[in-house]
Amino acid sequence: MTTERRATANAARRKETSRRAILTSAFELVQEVGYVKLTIEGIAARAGVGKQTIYRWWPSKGAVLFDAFLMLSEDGAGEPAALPDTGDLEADLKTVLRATVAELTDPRYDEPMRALATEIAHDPELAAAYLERLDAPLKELKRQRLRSAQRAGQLADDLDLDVAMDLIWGPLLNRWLQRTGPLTAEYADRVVTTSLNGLRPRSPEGGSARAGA
Amino acid sequence: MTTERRATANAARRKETSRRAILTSAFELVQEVGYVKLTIEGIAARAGVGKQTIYRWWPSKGAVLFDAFLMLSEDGAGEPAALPDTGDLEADLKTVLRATVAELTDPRYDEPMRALATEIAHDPELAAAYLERLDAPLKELKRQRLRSAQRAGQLADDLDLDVAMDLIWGPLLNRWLQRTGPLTAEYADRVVTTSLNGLRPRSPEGGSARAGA
Amino acid sequence: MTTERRATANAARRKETSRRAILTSAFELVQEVGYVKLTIEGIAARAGVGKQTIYRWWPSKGAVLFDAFLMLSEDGAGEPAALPDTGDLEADLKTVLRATVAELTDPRYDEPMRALATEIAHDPELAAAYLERLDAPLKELKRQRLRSAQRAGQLADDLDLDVAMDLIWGPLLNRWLQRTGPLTAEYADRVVTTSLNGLRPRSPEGGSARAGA
Amino acid sequence: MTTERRATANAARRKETSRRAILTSAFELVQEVGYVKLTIEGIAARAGVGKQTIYRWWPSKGAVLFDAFLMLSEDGAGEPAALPDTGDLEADLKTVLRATVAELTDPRYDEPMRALATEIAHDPELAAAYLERLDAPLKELKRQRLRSAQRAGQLADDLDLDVAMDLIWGPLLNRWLQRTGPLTAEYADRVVTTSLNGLRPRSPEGGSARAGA
DNA sequence: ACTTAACCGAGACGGTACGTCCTGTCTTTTC
DNA sequence: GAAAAGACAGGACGTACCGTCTCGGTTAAGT
Repeated sequence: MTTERRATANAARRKETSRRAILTSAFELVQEVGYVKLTIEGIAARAGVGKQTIYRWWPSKGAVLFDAFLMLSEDGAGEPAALPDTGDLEADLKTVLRATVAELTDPRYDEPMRALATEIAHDPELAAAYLERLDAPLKELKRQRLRSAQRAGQLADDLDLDVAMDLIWGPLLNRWLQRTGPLTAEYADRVVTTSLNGLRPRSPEGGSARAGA
Repeated sequence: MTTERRATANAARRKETSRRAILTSAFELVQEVGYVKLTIEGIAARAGVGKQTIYRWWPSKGAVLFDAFLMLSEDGAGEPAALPDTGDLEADLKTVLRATVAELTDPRYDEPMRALATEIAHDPELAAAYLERLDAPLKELKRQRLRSAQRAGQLADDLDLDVAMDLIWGPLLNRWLQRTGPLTAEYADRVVTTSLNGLRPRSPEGGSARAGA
Repeated sequence: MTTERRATANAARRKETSRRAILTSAFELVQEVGYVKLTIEGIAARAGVGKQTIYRWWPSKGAVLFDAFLMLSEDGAGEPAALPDTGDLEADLKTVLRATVAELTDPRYDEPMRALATEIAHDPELAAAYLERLDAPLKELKRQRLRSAQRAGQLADDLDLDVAMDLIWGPLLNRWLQRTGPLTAEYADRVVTTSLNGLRPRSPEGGSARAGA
Repeated sequence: MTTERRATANAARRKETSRRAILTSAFELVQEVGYVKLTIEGIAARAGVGKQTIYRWWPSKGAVLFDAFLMLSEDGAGEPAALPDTGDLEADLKTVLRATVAELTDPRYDEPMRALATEIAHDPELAAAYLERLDAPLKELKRQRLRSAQRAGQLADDLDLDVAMDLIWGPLLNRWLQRTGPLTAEYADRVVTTSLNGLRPRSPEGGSARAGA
């Protein structure tokens, strides 16, 4: 896996059971004690593993945690192949964003995700790995849904889809991470509506006239 | 100051020189060594202060850092009383966001701000202090500018200004913190335009006519 | 104390209870687990002390052990002010050497003393401290007894007392440390007699004629 | 070889080149880094050998070192078949002891021999092996020389030769190991003279008349 | 002016975790 | 089937900081 290859280590001889025990322990521990109090020693102890086995394969606790997420996302196999596409973009986006809110709010994932997010904020290398291995696939799904909407005339033809995604998901993530306000389904809905319509007034006959086509 | 009042401490007898030395040292050190390697001992040593003097007045290194920002924002006196208001909302927002991009990109502030942001992400109490003391005043300025635009008919009448602010600034902060892409003036411009116009197509004769720019 | 002064440490603030707990624990542990398995961590744990408190004041576990002996020899206060002097040198030496044999054989002291002896063998600095603080006082007592005998005409006038002491105690220590043979009271007696008379034949009328004078 | 036989190992298939490489590396390393920092891993690495090959054949690093000495003493072939015997015991002993002093003082052998000596002090099993395989042959040579002197009337008839040997060599070894004083040829001479004549005064006409030299 | 109480610098202390090194065992692959 | 290679669980190393705790020495109040 991307982040774990170290110079001297011979991956062929690697013990898979230890690897999984480490990642599982790391994920559980970060839930229980928080990221700051997550220690390599603690992970090793819970995993029944020598510390060296962790240091041999990962450069930092952030990297361990990242791989823990990676394992989860691979094990939680299947991964929805696509975002819902009922033809009603606004409704679909609301569905997806409400799900995101639910996940970010879930106490099982809140701490671990904050941990990953803040670690990424401080470690550009980890950030790159995150973008490539975890974020890119998700972004691709989102892009597909937006492209579909664009073809259906529900989005502006000249719209930059990357900016569009930032506009839709950025406010959510920001509010979650910085706690700048309550993170609710209602907020998600509002972000969807507002970003779709824009901040400016729309002409009376309404820009969303075509919605639901 | 909000975060520093402790039960037993008598603020009247407090030594102002030590206070400033601590905050300055903290801010400098976080630039030099990063937040993770920022230590109370290091701050105390550089400030020429006993550790106890720090522990007496602040509950955590995050709180010290927060006060360091507070001091900076108070010393960087004046604080623009308002955001620019030329009557052209789009241009004004671009100006402001470009400035934000410049600040976030400035190597002197990048690390310290990341430190503060991630500390906030893990410490709700600190987050509350941040919202009240640093974020709220800024938000008020933004709200005023938007309200002015709203009155001028440049923003939808029923627009929720808080959501609007999230829509404008969220993508920027998110991209900065998560490094999901390059943070440039051009990006700032695009975010402004897109959020104002919304993602949907605008009817040709529609609204403020500039759509598609 | 000679060995414990470190560059940065401020001895005035030193905690005496911790110091004694460390030395006591070290001495007990070396009896129980042997010198090789004696660890700084173990000493710290048993003494209820942080490891740093040991590293702050002693450069090595050998130095700790040395101070443990020093403490013992100072606490076991009084220290015989002189070796027995009945006028009969041979008898007195036998008494003393038998006592030495008993001490070296005592399971409470055997391991700790071996530990000290072998540590001295590898650490010239510690050896110097040993010579000055533990060995010298003992040697002075021995020298006094021998000088008394010399004045009484029981020892050769031109005898080098240092060599004499080596001749008497060297074989004993060597046999103990190297286990080159059983270490018994009988052996002690033989060493005394033989060293006093020398290896060569004595003239028939016997050199020990004057003994008991 | 005595110490290396293990239960499961089949000595017949053993690779002689590895064995010699291990012993040579061990001897060299102990010179370079000292006994305390001598490690099995280090020996294996320098010998270009797997750790298991060492663990298969030796029970401890002390045993390896012991065999290294054994190899040396066998390779340093020939082994003087006897100690010098010019008829003048005193002169011969001085010759031998001066040689011993030179060897113990030789920086190439000092550390390794200290290592062996101190290891023996802590490991009775190793001590036994040492006595049988390295010490006994040497002692036999010494005994022969002394017996010859005894027959010539230069030593007391009733002298216990083992005690005699302890008396002659003990002081030397002790001074070397414990660094209780400078180890010189002059000291060796003095030990010989004093032990031969004994500590007591000799009657003027007495014995071999040389007393007082 | 004289206590007196808190602040302050300094830094020792009991702890925890770090990241490294080595132990002795095990497994895989090569000869 | 011994040997080179090296991963592994375990544990000690010596260091860095944590947060608490004295210890003098200022430094302002309150008498």
